[in-house]
Amino acid sequence: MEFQIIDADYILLENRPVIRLFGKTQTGETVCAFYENFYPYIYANGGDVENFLKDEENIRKMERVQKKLVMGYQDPREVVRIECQNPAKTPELREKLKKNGMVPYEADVLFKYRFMNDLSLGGMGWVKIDGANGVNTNTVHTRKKVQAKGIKSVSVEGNAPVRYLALDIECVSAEGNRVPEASRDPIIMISLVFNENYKGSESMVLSTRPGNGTVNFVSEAEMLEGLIKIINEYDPDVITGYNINNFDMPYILDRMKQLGIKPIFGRCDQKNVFAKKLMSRYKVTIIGRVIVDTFEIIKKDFSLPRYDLNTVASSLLGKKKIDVKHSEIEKLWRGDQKGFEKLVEYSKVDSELALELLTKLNLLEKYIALAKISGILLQDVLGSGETVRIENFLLREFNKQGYIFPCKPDSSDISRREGNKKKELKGGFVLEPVKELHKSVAVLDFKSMYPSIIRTFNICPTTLIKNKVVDNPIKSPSGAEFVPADIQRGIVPKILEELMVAREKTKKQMKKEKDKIKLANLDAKQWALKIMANAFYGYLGYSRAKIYHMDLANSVTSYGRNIIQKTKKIIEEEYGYRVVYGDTDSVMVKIEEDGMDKVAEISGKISERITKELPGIMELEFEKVFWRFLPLTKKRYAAWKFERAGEEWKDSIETKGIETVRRDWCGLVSDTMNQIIEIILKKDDVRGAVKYFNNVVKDLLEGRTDISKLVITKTMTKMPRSYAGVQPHIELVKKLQMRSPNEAPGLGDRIGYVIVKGLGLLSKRTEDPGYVVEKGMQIDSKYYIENQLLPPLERIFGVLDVSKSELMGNGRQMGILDIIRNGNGKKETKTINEIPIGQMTGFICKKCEKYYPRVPLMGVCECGGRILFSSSQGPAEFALLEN
DNA sequence: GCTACTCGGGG
DNA sequence: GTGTACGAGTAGC
Repeated sequence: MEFQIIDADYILLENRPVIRLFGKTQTGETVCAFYENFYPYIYANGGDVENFLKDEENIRKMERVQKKLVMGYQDPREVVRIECQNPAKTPELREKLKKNGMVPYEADVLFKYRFMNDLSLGGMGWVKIDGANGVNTNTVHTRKKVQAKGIKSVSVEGNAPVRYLALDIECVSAEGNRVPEASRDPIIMISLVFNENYKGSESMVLSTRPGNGTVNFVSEAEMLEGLIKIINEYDPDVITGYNINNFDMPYILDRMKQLGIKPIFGRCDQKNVFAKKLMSRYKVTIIGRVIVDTFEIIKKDFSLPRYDLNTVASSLLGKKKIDVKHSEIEKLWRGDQKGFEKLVEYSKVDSELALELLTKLNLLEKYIALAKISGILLQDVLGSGETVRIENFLLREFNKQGYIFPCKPDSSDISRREGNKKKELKGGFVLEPVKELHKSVAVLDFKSMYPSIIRTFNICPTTLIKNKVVDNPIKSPSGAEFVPADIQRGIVPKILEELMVAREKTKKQMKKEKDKIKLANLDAKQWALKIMANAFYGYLGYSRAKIYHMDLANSVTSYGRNIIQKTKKIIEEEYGYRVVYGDTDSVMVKIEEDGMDKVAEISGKISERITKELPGIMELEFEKVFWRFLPLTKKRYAAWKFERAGEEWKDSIETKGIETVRRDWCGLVSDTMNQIIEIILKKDDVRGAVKYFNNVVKDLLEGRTDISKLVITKTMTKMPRSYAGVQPHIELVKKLQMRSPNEAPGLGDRIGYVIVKGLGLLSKRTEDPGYVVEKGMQIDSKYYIENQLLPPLERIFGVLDVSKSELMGNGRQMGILDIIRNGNGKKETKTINEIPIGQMTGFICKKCEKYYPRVPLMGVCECGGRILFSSSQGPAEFALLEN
């Protein structure tokens, strides 16, 4: 029988471990395979291990074996292989060995992964089982229960059908306007949505208030018992919801605990569903099923301004939530039938959206591909980081080659590593950009630079020369030495080659594939292969990695720096083109030619020629053209980009490090930024951009700006009184509470405000946009200019040598700035018009010399002193403008 | 300019 | 379950 592995664990049966693989067949039948006679084992050396452990009862046997250690080129050595009885007792053994000066190896590998790796099985992988169906157990609930005699992985494309359940709970706080707490506030409603019909329905809403179309319960306890029954009957592979990991599931489990209900809705009755809190995050485990939090995935995979379900659903699905404010839920719950029905619909739609996001956007596909390559279970791909994936993958590959893996570093190792890293690790090479508006710049970059370096120079822990020397070692620019590949090929370079070759092969398959589903599958696979390959460099320099050595990470980056500098030199000296910028693995070359094709052609020739000179598999390639390129500083630029799309060129604006949207900026800033960048880049018209800005300022000063563009939005996360400092949005809430206590925003609501003219603190001058319009209040245009528009736009215009007074429209609105002292202490007078923004560095108080990066809101220092404007030519007085 | 702390989503 | 693992963005030095 063949099935796909969804989950794995082990149980103890008469003190013997039994591995269980949960999965699903191609036809959708659930399976559990039981495997016995596999025992946990670890390795140790560094003392008389055998004698030291001779009386340990958890040990089945010990034998001396020849194994290679991972770190440093060396011959195999003798270590003791210790086979244990109970996996759970391994940590005890590990610590005991450590405490007595011995060194344990592989003593922190989860038992299920030890088993899966040894048998070359992996999460979401397909396996073929030999054995008889009909294991005698009534605690496991799968269609087939097989006593496995043999298990081997088989290569099957695609995935078994997945049965999903989406759920969403509603609860109300006893104390009105507060986030409900599971310790006292009951769950009142649970909505469930099924992708395969359950009892003929696509959805179901459970409620403790009677209603039409809901499944009614007399108490919360009965409703929760009902939930368990439904989940077990429907038997989903995946349980999903929006923020389900950190809200719904922990809440449900907490309520069940209080009501004395056993949380048993996995595929095995012996193990409770549980939520483990680590840091401030929960991790939910349901044996045999996978819990998928749509919110967590979307936050990782999409870049959106906000991640609330409404924003997410409307931008990714074009669908909306039912409009119910959090503070309204209680009213609807206690109100009339119509309101109650609205709440039911609201709850249902939330579940529907969570499920739709998952299935319509195919969110799991990438994670399934990562599971298949790394070998870890889907649940762990979703809930753990890159390290877990890399380490499992490495363990399997190193073991195959006769190496044994070290244990995790302890906290003292980690802090030592982190201390050293700051001093020792040098990163990529970033060229100082030529700060001006460039025309026609070709972007050339190195294909998979770090993986290629690792392969080319055989960089690997197993080839790092420490004690054992070889002839003609490879010496990295940072000084480390490696064994040449013809003497011994490194494991990491070998793995990278396999990953990269597999990716190329997958991409070739994609070209031939017509079937949409298969194509998406292949795309996920090639993506996952790339992600895995790119993660190795970072891993080698990660302080919590089992394989960590500064020499490894530094060798990689030092080669990178060397290669990019050499590339720059060749381009400038042999071709006479100027390299105007470059970062780590890319160079921006100014090739002023008529037309994109010509630039691409020249770039292609240069890349080809340089690639020939480069060692090993290093490859420089033409990537794109920046038809206009405006670098502001290192790591920050805007460009008008042209990329090849078949025969055509596709253009777009690319920005790096320049935020055009930020939570605490109003819409006017984003709009103006985008407009100005576009005018500068696409129309090549700096004057036009200045003019545009002048007009924005003018509109603002003359009150023509649409008020909705001036709204700044923040969330009220605490009750107003519990805020320590003065915060603008909270001050507004206080005002609104005074005006109409019933309609004032509640906890968790988003508050939009504008700043109006007046006296006193900025935060006291916040107002409700509607109120401003109604009362005809005036907007504090100076605030919007100085604190919203200018800071980001100054950075752009500064590079173009546009002075602040030009931006303000001939300086009439600004005061004159008098330089009172130049660099030599001599008095001089200059107006702001003469100082380019690039030379402005900030503001200081004349009296107490406190430094401000920009003008303080009150226009004067906290101490009451006048504010001086400091430029690279010395301080000047900043005269406040009255408007 | 860098490091330390906060808060997100959910009701 | 042989596990202890955010991360972007902003405030504060």
